[in-house]
Amino acid sequence: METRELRYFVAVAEELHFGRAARRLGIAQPPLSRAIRQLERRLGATLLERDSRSVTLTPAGMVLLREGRAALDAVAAADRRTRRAASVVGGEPGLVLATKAGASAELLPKLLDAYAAEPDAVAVEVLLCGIGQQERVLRDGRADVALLHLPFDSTAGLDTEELVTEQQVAVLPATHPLAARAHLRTADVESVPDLPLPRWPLADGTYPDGPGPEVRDHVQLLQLIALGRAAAVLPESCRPLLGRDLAAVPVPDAPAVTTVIAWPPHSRSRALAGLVRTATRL
Amino acid sequence: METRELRYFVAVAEELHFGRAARRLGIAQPPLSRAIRQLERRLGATLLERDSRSVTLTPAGMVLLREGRAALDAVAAADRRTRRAASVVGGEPGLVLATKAGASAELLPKLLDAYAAEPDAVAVEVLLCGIGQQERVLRDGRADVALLHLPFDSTAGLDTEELVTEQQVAVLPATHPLAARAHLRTADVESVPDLPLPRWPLADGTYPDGPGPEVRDHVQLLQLIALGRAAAVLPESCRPLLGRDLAAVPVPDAPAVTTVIAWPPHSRSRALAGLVRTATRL
DNA sequence: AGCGCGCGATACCCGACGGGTATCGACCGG
DNA sequence: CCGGTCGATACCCGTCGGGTATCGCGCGCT
Repeated sequence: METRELRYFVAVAEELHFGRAARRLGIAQPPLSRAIRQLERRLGATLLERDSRSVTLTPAGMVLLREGRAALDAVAAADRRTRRAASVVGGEPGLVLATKAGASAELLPKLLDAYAAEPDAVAVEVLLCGIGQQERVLRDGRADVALLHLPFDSTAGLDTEELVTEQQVAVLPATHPLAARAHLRTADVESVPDLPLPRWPLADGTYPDGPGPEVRDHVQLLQLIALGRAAAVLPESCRPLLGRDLAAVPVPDAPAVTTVIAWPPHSRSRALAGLVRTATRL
Repeated sequence: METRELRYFVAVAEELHFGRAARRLGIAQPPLSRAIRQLERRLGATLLERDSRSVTLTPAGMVLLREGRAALDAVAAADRRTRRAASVVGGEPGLVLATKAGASAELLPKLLDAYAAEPDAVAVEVLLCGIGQQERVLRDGRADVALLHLPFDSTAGLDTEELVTEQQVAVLPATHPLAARAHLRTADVESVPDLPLPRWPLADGTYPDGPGPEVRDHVQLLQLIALGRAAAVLPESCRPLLGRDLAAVPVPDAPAVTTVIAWPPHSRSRALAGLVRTATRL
């Protein structure tokens, strides 16, 4: 199975429309139809049910969509990591660390400073990515290592080390009645009708239904709270980021948040090992 | 990057010889040379240093060898899992469970029986594979789930649930002097010159140097011990497998062995979830 | 030193296959 | 009944993957 065939199939499976998929791929529709048919013949499996009015995935097609995406990510990772390794003239290739914009505001600078002070440190580039995107950028080679936050992020398929665990606080406009309380329960924060909890994007980039505003990162979120349009429950370490117009109230019954450092399991480079060692010693 | 190019590169990188690699791939040598050159041009990276007498990997080449193998495994997994999904006419596609030959002799039948009794159970095929091969068969799609034994097997890149932890015992010929002892220390077993510890294959299939005999699975091993040619330290659950000619002596200071059930992180099928749930309830 | 040989690179040819355009056939909606 | 949409089919062309023949280079043997 060639990656071209996989790319074609994934495009059709996502669009469920040969014409649109062909346009997305930059080719004409007939060769695409032929390529999919040929893939089906070679696999001995019907992947798509064509109803001349609609295209649907068979069970085998669903399997290939899931597995094919993972395989294409792995190929993309091989490509990117090889290019990066080659673009370095001498010494170690440097690392790309992925983290959510606005998260780990305390930990990240400490980690970068401590690592830079190590004798065999290499350059570390920081890649800020949207919520839930870190696993993806690790898998497709855009990053080598990431800071994740349990229990929100999935660490499936990654090697990890736990770094810190912290309680969560409710972040509210300073003027809100609840902001004066010593502590809150999750239920309190969820049931404030004038301050809905925001909606984070899911793994596929879409938003769940609900009343709250859609946010992409923590900076957006804090702005919305300051405007009195939302509330949120965040790890304690966000306190330094809050302006005077925002209040933080402990929420003891919210799940504790653990920050972990994670990396793809098969990429055990010298530089990565050093960064992980530094992180666990903080 | 096409999988054909990756296959070609991995072959050359493993053989470090264009002629042999070409023979292995079933093509002539000139097209192989050309394909590698083209891959290097497209990546903008030198992957191999040709010295007209020897071929060596550059740092970028080592990266591509590692990442390329992972990518090829992912593609192979997509192929195999799709074929299997398609070869089933109706209902769930069934599961393939990988385990070491001769290991988990107690747990495995209990697990299979308990799972078969579940209301929504599907067929489970057992794939016996050599030591250290389970991670590989999971990654390249030959199996869906595996029983691994910590701390020997690596669970890197897999989702796992712990099942049981057990102490280890020394397995000796019943007539051996040490067999009469109530317990032994690791050092005792290691220092018996007439009963060397066997050598297990490493991840790449080769054996480490040393005095002991080479073994591929537990059945071979038990035969060698019965012949008085080796000793071994194994988990307690091997006791039922031992004939009367073999003795088991506890070794309290040997590391405890934990059996875990493991699966590739992105393959969360209904059937797999049921099997894992059954396993954790045992 | 000279020769042979092993090995990768180059040159050249052929057939297969990927991609394009034109068109068909089925199906749905007005 | 007709027009429009969408996937399949037919057919053509250019590229590219693979084969054979051969070269160039450097090591090692005598």
